[in-house]
Amino acid sequence: MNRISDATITRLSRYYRSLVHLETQGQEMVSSKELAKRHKVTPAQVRKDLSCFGQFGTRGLGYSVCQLKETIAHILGLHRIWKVALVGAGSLGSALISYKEFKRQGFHIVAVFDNDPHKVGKKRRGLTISDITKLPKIVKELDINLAVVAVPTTAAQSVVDILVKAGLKMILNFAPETLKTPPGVTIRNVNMAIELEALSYRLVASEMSRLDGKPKLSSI
Amino acid sequence: MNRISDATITRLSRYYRSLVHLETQGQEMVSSKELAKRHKVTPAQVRKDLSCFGQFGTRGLGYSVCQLKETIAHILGLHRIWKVALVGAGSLGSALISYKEFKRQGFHIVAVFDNDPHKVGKKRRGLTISDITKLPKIVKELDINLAVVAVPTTAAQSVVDILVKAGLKMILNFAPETLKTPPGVTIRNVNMAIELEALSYRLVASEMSRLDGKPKLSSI
DNA sequence: ATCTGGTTGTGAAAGAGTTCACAAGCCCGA
DNA sequence: TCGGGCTTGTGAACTCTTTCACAACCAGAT
Repeated sequence: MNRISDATITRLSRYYRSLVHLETQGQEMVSSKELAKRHKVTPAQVRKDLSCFGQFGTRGLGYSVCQLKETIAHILGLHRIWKVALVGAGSLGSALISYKEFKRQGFHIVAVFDNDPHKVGKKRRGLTISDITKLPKIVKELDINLAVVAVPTTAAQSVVDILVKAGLKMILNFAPETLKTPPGVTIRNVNMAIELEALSYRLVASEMSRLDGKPKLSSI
Repeated sequence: MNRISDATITRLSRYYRSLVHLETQGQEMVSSKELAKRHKVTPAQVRKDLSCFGQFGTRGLGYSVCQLKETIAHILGLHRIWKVALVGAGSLGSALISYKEFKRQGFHIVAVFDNDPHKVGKKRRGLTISDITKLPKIVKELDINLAVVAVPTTAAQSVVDILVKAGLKMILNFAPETLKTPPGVTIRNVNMAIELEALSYRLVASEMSRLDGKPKLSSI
């Protein structure tokens, strides 16, 4: 139980959303069975995930929806506001600024950066785009906790270097490349193209197996 | 070796990007060691991943950059054009339309759908937004293979139902909710908020352990 | 008080995924 | 032709994650 896996944390996030939903429905208790069904996992998985952090249920009854929701919010740090710096004011960056789910969960984008002189000074939904060189100063001033990188692949590594130098420890990266970070800095990657490629692989594989009954191709 | 794991496929996608890069640099051979270093995995991992599909290397020398690149492209289905339907013409959807990486890897968004009468008929980068009710017909006509769902959470499930009914088997979902699909339909989720929550959890956990030396919180 | 049906929490078993370790193989120079 | 240096491919060991299985427990009916 030493280190909790990313998989567990991700599932907690999902459970949390179900709990919010169930609460609005007025449901008071929920069992691991019900929660499991909503998320395509086993009830044991749900219980194990929760047991990493303590005992929150009542045998015979299940979990209190409201209480479990609050507990998970605390675990995930959703009860507080996180200040987020966004780097990259292209179309993806702009979409992230107006992405409601971020704000709903307490992630407030409070600064936007770009290196394009045409964009610097312009506004995006009320936020003025700053030059990337101002980042260290602004991160300090606003006490920013997290960074989101939405720049082209070629620029991603140098942006991350800047973020690390500015003292940021948590980075969400949208560029489809593995980036170098010193120990102590956590980077998570969101890879939209790579996700599509995983689907495309399955599509190819299923066509293969449909054609010749063999799910595996050894030589191409 | 029966079923290849998602993790392996995802790594192949990453290796592929390195290979493309190395090829432009004029490098002819690459070892599992070098590839591993670029992706923060072990050399054994790289070799195992590749060995799922055959033997592509030369002992003592490594892998031919160009040949391995082509091989992975075939495995992932990147040597062909996939037609993609995008549902949701909000800011995220619009960003996806202009996301270069999709087109670069052979994923062409050929149709855009929305249910908002104000948007239907309008254009996004040359693509006319169609009403969601036209989806089944257009999917057939254009022979679309994949769907990307970029609609608000509340609409996601009904959109997926429509996609499934239209015969699509592969769906990439951006809504932060676990969606129901019948067997035979594969859905992959990209969860930007959930990724941030994982970072936020680590931030909370690291603060905890810094304060009292205990990485675990049992009661809140 | 006792029984019944239902649910949690958790050690143990099973299953996946990763790393190790080494034989087998290639290239090059002597 | 042989030896040294290097790298692949892969069974076996290991580690991490998930599932199983069951004691412990709760509520409400009898």
